[in-house]
Amino acid sequence: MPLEFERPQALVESVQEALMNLIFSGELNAGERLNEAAIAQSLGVSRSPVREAIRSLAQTGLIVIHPNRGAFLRVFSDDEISEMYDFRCMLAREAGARAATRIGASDLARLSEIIDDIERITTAGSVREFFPLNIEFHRIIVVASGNRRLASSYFDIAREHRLYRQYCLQLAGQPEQRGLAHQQTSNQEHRLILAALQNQDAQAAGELLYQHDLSGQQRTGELRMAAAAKTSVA
Amino acid sequence: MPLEFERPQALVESVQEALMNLIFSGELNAGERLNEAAIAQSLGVSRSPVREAIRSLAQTGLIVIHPNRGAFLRVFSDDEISEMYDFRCMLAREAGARAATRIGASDLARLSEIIDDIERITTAGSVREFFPLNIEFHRIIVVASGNRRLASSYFDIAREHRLYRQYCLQLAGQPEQRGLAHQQTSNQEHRLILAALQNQDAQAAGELLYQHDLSGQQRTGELRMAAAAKTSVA
DNA sequence: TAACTTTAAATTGTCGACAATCGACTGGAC
DNA sequence: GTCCAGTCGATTGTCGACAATTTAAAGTTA
Repeated sequence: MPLEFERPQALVESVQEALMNLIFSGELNAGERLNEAAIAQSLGVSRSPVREAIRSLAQTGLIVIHPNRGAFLRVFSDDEISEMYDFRCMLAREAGARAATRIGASDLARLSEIIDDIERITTAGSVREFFPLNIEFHRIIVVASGNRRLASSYFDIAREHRLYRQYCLQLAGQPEQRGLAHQQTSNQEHRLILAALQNQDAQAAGELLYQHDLSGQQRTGELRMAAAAKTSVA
Repeated sequence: MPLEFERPQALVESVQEALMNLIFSGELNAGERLNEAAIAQSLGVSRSPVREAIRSLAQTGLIVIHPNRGAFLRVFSDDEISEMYDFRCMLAREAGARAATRIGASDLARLSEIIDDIERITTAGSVREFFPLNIEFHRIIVVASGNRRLASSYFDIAREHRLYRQYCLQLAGQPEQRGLAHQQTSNQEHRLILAALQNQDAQAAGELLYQHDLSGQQRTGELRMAAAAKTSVA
């Protein structure tokens, strides 16, 4: 009877989620320390679940723990970023190649919808709504690869990249503008990827996704440069 | 066994290490629960650091936490194993391709040494010493890929595979006779891999490493079959 | 003023105790 | 004998308190 009914009611899970929101809401600056007591108090819990949540998040690479000093929001070196992107592109290629021969009709339809949505909001001049749609687009493909381990790794590194992008935006002073042209070209690539998937062309799908993530690296690189210029001036 | 002396590093780290030893020493059966109080007492610490260590290890995939029920040694489904090996082979190929153009002379010399060592112990009929040498061989190559993120992922999944192999050995009744013949063929593949690396042939090195890890999957698969046969009879 | 010591506050690390929950056991009822 | 409700022991989840450590500040000396 009690067939594997997991109750995700554990307090640690809630705290972990709250921490993720805190991290990605931009309330914390890059490299900033996470004060256990303050977090515990603001969430209305004791420090124990907070500590466990932090320990768990540290394993994902969003947080770095310095013994006896605290947990800090991770900062990224240029080398790390370069290697992370290399790794991410590689995962994207493999995921795309596997998805090409496995993806179902409903997923393909959903991808097409997303492309249209992005097209619509881009012509409408919106920028904020692009990211969740973009993430969903890639999520579908990576999951369709059929390899949960591969998918998990891709999500992990994408999350880290998200933190890095936020880190750059903070340095640069939150411009975030001038994105519409990039959204357009990105969506053009989406169309090519979709076509390759529809044709079950593993080689093409993999290569297109590789290049797609690679251009993401270049865009983030420009952002990083802008941030560096800003901070060196200031 | 209690922790002998206080280290400068955090207590959690020590507990984590102790747990790893406990897991890979074979003292725990597959799927067995990790009793917090018992572990804490045997290590001479309170439950807090034990809980944090468990939470951290759970993130690596060696342990699964069921809320309100405890932490259990992970058991693997056939699907998971298949996907994990697929992922591992893919990482091996990419690592090999990258290492081919970056690996240094000292690493190449060390690889050659290891191959000779394996040759020696194999002709001497030894089995136990094969694994650490084999691990070291692959570690060198993966690190030489120059991508720490890729290396980290490879080590993670190799660790999980190690746990799985132990799991199969337990089911099969600890034969561990994996055969000198396998060691020999494996080392032959090592020689081919080394040659490709020396020639800086990225394509060949990647493909050879892919096939090398793939044959590892087949060997583990046989072990799994033997274990299944044994348990169904019993 | 600058560098070094000393002191104090803030924060993390660890612990034991209590509450909440689960699994096994008991004891009927049919 | 099987099923179900209730109980009990064992284990996990959470908390507040204390110890250990680090960081910041104050104080001292040249």
